[in-house]
Amino acid sequence: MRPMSLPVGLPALADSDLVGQIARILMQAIVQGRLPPGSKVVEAGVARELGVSRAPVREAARLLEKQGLLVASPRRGFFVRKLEIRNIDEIYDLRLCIERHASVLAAKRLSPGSRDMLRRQIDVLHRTADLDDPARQVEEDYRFHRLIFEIADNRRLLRLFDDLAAELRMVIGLIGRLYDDPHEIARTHEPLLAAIEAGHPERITAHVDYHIGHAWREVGRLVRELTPPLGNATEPNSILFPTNGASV
Amino acid sequence: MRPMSLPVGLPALADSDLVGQIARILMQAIVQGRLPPGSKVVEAGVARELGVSRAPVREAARLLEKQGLLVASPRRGFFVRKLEIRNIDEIYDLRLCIERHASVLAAKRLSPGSRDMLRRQIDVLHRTADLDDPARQVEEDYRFHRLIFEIADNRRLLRLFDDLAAELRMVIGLIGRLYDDPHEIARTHEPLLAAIEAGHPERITAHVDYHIGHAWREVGRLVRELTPPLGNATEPNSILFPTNGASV
DNA sequence: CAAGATTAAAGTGTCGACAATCGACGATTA
DNA sequence: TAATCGTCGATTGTCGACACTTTAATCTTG
Repeated sequence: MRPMSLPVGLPALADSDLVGQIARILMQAIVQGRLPPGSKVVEAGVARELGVSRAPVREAARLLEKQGLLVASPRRGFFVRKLEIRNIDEIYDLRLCIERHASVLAAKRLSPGSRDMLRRQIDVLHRTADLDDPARQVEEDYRFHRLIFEIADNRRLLRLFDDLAAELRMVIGLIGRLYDDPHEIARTHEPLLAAIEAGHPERITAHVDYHIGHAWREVGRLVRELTPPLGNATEPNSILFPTNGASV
Repeated sequence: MRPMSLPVGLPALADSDLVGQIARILMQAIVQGRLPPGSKVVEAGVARELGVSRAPVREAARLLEKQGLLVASPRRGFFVRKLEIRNIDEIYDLRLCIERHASVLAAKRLSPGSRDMLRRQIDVLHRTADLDDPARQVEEDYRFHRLIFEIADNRRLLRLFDDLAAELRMVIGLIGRLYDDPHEIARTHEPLLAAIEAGHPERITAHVDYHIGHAWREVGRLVRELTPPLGNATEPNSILFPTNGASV
């Protein structure tokens, strides 16, 4: 493609895998809330903004549809998936299921190196707690749990976690801050890691149940609170690139 | 104002979902072995054969890529995923994880109606065993397990199972017949259903572990047998069948 | 005769175009 | 006034085209 219409400083779309890059850009726009749930993704608009044609945009949208971030309505287009409480419950139910499994697997395959990585990530969580940056906190929290899935060493499991996490980050991003005390996040990870180090499946699943279940209830509560105002307002202007003005 | 609802009772599903149809056709071709693992999916060839252009074919291929049936090699095209033993293990590992969960959920939500459906499906399995039709047997086996996921009532869990099942059916289809005694298949489902009816989580998971684990070991053994012993000629990854440039 | 260089064919990645369709808006009518 | 209908712009679904890359086939050349 000819990247002529792209202003400088924006993500370069030069090299191959254009579809993947567009999918990533769209995903970020959704996760960061610039494309709020229920809003329409206009193919031509995205294409124009990125300086590409509609074909790769459509393919990227198909991927995000399969991933669950978008829903396709025939002859009407793609829409950002709405966050009904039913979706939240289904996602967390599945998350809980696979995270239990991944944690037990990770315990089996835990090496000194991977153990240190988990420990260091908890330290990062503690340090991030001082920054008063909820988005960053969520990001580092995600990293810790992703590490567990990496250690579990099942690529399919990891991909599934990434898919779920994308939706969860969208939810959490919209909620704002998840916990009142950011240090609480960091602390709750420690007994989980301890259980993994100990390697007792029952203790591990119990801690995962507590840890994820807590987040589940918290997110569910907050989503229920936010449900009425979460309307269907579509913003026409500049949605793909961060401009400070986050809608909703 | 409330938008007028579409006429009810009529076939609500749009029949003009070209991408979905192509995806289904491709999936069947893969699952039925007409597109063996490793073979190339030529966009223009598929498009010509179906009388459409390449655009919807590409979108369908993207979906199947995300699903795991195809892998995309940049500038080289889409290929049917090769069935390395590692993939088999990962798929069955995940399958085991979610089927345990789904079975426990199904037990919680079991109604007399759904219980009867499971019972009837076991009857179907027994009757199918007399037909000496391995493909049909696999199909009805799939139906039973899918019922469990339907009863579990988590749409995301069900979609995930369908995705995994597509790949598993490809594997099993290539192997030919899975068990020596088809009636064995039907019989092994009965204690599983009994455990679900009893509703004891531990018994359920134990039976699922046995049931799925058995299939896992069996498929693993057969795939290992079918894997060419001299696999170092082409790729570091072993494939189930030598590449066979087929165009649907 | 084998190995490398050269050329031709096939196929992908992307684009712009066009008809079909949807949704909003205003005109028409009861 | 409120509901219905028709028109029109906006958007989707699909197509054919073209440049570039990969693959194969053919031709040297030691």
